[in-house]
Amino acid sequence: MPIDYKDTLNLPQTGFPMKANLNQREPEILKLWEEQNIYQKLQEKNKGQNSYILHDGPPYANGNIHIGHALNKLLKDMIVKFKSMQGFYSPYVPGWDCHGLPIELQVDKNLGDKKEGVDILTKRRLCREYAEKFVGIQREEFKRLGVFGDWAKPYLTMSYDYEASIVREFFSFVKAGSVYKGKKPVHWCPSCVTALAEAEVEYADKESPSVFVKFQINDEELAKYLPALTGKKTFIVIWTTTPWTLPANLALAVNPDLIYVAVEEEAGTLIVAEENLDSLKDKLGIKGAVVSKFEGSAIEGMSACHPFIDRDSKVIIGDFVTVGEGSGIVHIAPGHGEDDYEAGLKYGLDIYAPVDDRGKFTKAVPQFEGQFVFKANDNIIETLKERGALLGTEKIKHSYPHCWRCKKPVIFRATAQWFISMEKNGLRNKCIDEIDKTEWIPSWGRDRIHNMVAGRPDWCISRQRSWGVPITLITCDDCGAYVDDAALFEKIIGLTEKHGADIWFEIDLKELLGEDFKCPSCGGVSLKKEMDILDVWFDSGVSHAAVVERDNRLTWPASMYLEGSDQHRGWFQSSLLASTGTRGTAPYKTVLTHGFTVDGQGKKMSKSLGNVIAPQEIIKANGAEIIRLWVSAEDYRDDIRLSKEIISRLTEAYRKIRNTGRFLLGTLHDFDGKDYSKNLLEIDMWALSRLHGLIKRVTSAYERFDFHEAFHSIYNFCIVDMSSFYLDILKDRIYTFKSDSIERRAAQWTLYNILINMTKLTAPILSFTAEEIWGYIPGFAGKTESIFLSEFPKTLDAFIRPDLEEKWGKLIQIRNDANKALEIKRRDKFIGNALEAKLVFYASDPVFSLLAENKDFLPALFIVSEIELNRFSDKVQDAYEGEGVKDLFIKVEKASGNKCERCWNWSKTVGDFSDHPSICSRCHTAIATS
RNA sequence: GGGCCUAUAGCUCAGUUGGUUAGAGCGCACCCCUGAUAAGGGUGAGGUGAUUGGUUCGAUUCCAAUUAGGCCCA
Repeated sequence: MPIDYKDTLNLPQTGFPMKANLNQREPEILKLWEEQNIYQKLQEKNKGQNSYILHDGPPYANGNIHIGHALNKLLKDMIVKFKSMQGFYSPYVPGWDCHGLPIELQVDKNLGDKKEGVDILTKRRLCREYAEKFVGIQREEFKRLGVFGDWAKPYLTMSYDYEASIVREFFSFVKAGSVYKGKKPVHWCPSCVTALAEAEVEYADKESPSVFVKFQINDEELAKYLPALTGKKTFIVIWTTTPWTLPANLALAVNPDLIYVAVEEEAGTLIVAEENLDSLKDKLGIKGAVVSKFEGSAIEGMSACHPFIDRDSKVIIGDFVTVGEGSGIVHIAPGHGEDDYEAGLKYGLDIYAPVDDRGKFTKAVPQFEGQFVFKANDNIIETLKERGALLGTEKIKHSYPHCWRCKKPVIFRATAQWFISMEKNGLRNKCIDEIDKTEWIPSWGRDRIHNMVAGRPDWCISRQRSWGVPITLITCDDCGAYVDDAALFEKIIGLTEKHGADIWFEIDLKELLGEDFKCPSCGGVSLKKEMDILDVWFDSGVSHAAVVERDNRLTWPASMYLEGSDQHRGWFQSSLLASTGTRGTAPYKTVLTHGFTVDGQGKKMSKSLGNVIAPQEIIKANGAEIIRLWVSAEDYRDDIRLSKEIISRLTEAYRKIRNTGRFLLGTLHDFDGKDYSKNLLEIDMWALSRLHGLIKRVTSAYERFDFHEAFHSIYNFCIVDMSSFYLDILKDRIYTFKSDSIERRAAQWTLYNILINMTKLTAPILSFTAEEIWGYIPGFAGKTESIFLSEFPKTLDAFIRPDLEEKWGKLIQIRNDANKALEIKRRDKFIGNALEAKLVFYASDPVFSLLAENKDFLPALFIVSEIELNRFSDKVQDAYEGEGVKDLFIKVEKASGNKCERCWNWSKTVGDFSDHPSICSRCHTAIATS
């Protein structure tokens, strides 16, 4: 019976499966991590070392996680894992943002009609339960991604101690004198008698009266600002679709860069924007001649007379003024509009809104007192007509905000709100200083937040809602002052710590203040608890205090905050204000931002476009590992794309990396684990040089948080250096040499080093697979139970050999040309497998000597059976001319001798051995002595 | 409309302190192998460097505008 020489080879053997089956395997690895407490052990191991605190920005506890959540958490996870493997103490305490409107709305929706009968404490309980439920759901989803963290002890903004921290931080602002009560217009539903958030407003078509109104300018003002018009009866023309806001008019806004004209009419001279003149001629029947032209900026500061109230309206500058439908001049009522409000603040105007909770005019406007604003429209128009101030009126249909609940039109109305001042205690400037002391990645983040902080108004912290931490102030009905008493504040903080913020709604005022309490400011006896709740941005903004500072797992300030770029307005900013306002410095040293997930075309993901890809979908079809790979592969500074094609590319990349690992494992099944570093061939040293170059590059990439560079480097190393070169060449040595030959052991030692280091390098990214491979790597002294408890690879400079890399770089170039020559002959059907070939080189120096010096290794390098080396001058006609290497011709001939049945090389020695007539001398030695 | 940002092969990314034919890997096509085998190897075809101007001897690289897209505002 003929010998099957295959049995005498050392082929790869491993139980490590080629097919990952990630959706099934990942949960097993998660279980392993959990059961063996790997995260806790990692913390124990690094305790006392330098720390790196990545403070988690709390996602909102509502709904399942989407791909943006996954992106964010995985970036954090890669940093935490990398830092931890490097030996930093880097605990990760995840958190959730639990208060706020969206949850309250959802609870309202669930309650349906029963909502009206529910008291605030019941509603708050339902909100708490709702948030708890989604914290649970999201926690499992985050864990499923392989994110390491203290999942059993996260922070929740609704926990009692956190709520107490919110109150404490709030009082800290109060004590500094930064909190004041002011007015600000909000959406107000006069029918439901409540403020509405933007999310509670629905836009629908509504018919409104539109009016053109004249504001007269007296001669004195004309002489000052528009002398050309002195002596003429002159009016500024405005247009509005809310005549009822005219009683609150305090100013008239012009665009400084627009051209305005004065048109002389019989009834007087009218000022309008030049661009609007033509349309106004039609609408208002204007026919007069233009008698003057000027830029808007020319009349800033001029006064005009209110048409039916004895009051002046100042002309102010507003960049928001556009040509549009009206006259190019906008009537400003700071208490009834957003732009109006901002302009009012800028010019120091009263935020005036003489309208009550039910939408009726107050006694401040005696003419219309008690009239509902929408009904008052007609009377106001009538009044305008009587005063001769009405230029024209018509009905128009436009999109107008309506209450989502009662579906009735809402109004914009200034109400009392609490603010934190940006100027008091120099908060704005301090924040700007702190921004410059913080490292922003990418660097443009600094400009972005800088501009926002420089231009933002005071922080409006009150919300007319139920679910959140109340503004725990007690105010006097008579003088409006709040009770400023440190002992009282401490008492409230203590109560909150014990009972949660609910206590504010339960406790009796007398219990807080004692009997017979009088207002310290005015002696008044009528006091009340504030019932507004704090903006949720205040909640999360104080996490630096509630968590980073107070949680003994962490240390203040945080090393890093890492969130999407929308958080320059959100959490980065609220945290900066909350920390700088109370501690004087920013709560973070570095802020890293990432872009948003968009589809394959760069469009945002939305349900209506149908281009949403959910992480749960990818996990099911491909595994969480593919999401991890995606996060690492893309450059997160810009928006990052996700599409079916991208997933499929990444799945292929994953398979390549996995298979490379599998092959390496296979070659090591019989490795004895001894040190063969003294027995390496030059190509092994080259491979190790490449490995340590890789370690250097990848480490530096991780340190700069350039994960895509780490991924691409590792991936290319797998393909270019390993799979298609080193491993391909090594097969002959691994398979056919005597199993314990020194050359084979040297190769195994090299592969062992490569495998261990490469696996560690990928661990922060491909955590599941790295752990899986780790489990299959033959044991060695100091092998830890989890890869994450092992040390991150260090670059050993002794292994980096630029001289070898240069030399082998040249050999690789020659190899590329040899491959081209072989390919031509393969197409001609002259050869199939390259081992059938003999390469005849014609070269001049330095290529000739390079080849000559390494002649024995060349068949292995080119994976052919035979080599012949000739001087360039002897080159023959039918040789292939090298493209990459100068003065090199390569001729492909049939290898001499016969094919060895064992190693498949062709050799003249096949047939020399009577006991094994079908194998070559090399193989004969290998099996004879084994 | 304002602030910040992006635009290099089908995909993911390099690169050029402005200088000859713009790179890599994947994918694709074709070929080889069947001892990494739902693997492995080889060769090849793919780019008006978003568009239009400007600066310059010379621009993918600098500037401006435009277009498309993203985040945050209005």
